[in-house]
Amino acid sequence: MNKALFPSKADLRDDAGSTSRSDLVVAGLQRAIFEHKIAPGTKLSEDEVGDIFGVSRTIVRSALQSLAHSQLVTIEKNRGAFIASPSPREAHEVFEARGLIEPRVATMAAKRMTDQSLEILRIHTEDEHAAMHAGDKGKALALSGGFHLKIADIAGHDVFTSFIHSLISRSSLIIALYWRRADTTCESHSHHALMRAFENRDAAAAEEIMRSHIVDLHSGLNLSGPNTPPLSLADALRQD
Amino acid sequence: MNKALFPSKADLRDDAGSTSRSDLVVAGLQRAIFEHKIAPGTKLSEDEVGDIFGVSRTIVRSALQSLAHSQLVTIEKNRGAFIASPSPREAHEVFEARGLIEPRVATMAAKRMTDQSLEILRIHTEDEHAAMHAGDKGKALALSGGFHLKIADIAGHDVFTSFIHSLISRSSLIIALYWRRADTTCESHSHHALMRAFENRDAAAAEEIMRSHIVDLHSGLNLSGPNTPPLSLADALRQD
DNA sequence: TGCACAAATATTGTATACAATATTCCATTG
DNA sequence: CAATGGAATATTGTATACAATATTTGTGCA
Repeated sequence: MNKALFPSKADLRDDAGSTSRSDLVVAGLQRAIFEHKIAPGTKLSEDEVGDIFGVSRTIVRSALQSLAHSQLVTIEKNRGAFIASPSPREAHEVFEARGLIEPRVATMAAKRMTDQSLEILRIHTEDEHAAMHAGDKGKALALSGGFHLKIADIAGHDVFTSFIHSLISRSSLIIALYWRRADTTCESHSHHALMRAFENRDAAAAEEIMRSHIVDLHSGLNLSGPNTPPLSLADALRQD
Repeated sequence: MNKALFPSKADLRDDAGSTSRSDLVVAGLQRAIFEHKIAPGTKLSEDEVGDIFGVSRTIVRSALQSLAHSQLVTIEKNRGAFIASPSPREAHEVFEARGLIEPRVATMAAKRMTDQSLEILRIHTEDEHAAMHAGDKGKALALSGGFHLKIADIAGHDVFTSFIHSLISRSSLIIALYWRRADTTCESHSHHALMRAFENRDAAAAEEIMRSHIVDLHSGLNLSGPNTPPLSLADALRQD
């Protein structure tokens, strides 16, 4: 119980390359959710998920708890875990929160923008474009969220970044349930407008574009009647 | 694998009274953190915590993961869990985030304020006052955070509320590390000013008071050199 | 048929045993 | 004496067994 007096081997630990097995399961499920391969409400049986990823229930359980904490999964005592299905109200709140936080983060990103960061964003928008042309709706949607995440990373504010991570994850479920338009062209348009603001290091413009972009997204939801696109679990999680 | 067609007993589940054992451990540790009974950096050995709460490592582990997700605890692979000690930068970010979110929430609370909610807040401020007079620094501090949480509850915006929960928890650690003043009278003063704004249903005033209150808190931090007040674990967690 | 109740089954909750890894302690050596 | 290396110890990571609970199935009865 006595304190260590000298720096130990621990001080030079890398920790970077080591991803825990539970994190792999989290990542797999998250990806499936982001790409709309698993529908909200789907039951996630511990055994089933464990079989698919080849890990024990202990790991699955840990992963599910993690996802539950970020509100992507709902755990009901003695009943199990389900992909969350956000209520219309929750959907509204999530976009309201994004509307407050993301514009602020956009200004911070604009102020810190470097040529290298710009290049990362540019490549990202090209990927978005490509996925949309290829007709891969799920991937395009996931990438579209990824754009917002990259902006948060550039802003370099860890607290806001983690909030945005959480909000964007939940947005993915919300869009699966309530998105009314078929097109995502407004997405692409707004993202390009943001790029121009960033190129000019115009923080005020970036803030305003982001604000109206999120209002657009919010108003693209139909919060009266949810869509219902179910799917099989094993297929959705097939590793590739 | 086939869907249930009929509503089952599950639909009328109460779920309200049942608190899981892991949540009890979380609550116990949280409280100790809020009241500054455990110092940042303290090692939380799974066996030790398990013995104190009388539960197996499985439960403790789950609790620690939960706390890690809300950033109150840091888990290092193969090394264990420690009470988090936020960096000066993190401290700055947390209060920046509070400065963005809480004023907005204060306006929402003002708009939804009822006589009953006012009464709850009034009683709370009295408790704060009492704890401060009694010289119970830890308790006073925990209650002071609680005031902000109650406002969030009244605002009724679950997304913001959960963000604020997280930020206030972290603030508790930050204050333990970086608070420079001995007095918390400014706290009490601001809280009373907020009460007056709420009584008048003056949303704009509430927003402005909250904004400047958080700026005050932020500027009350000494982010160059951390304080270091350690303490024994078993004492801190003694149940009462 | 439709309902109520009980047995059977399946799933989650928890404890524990063992494996993997880190930390501590001690002897050896320069 | 300090530094190094390695055994001994302690702690966390994971799988699994069993207990507790929910769900399903099946049977009898009106």
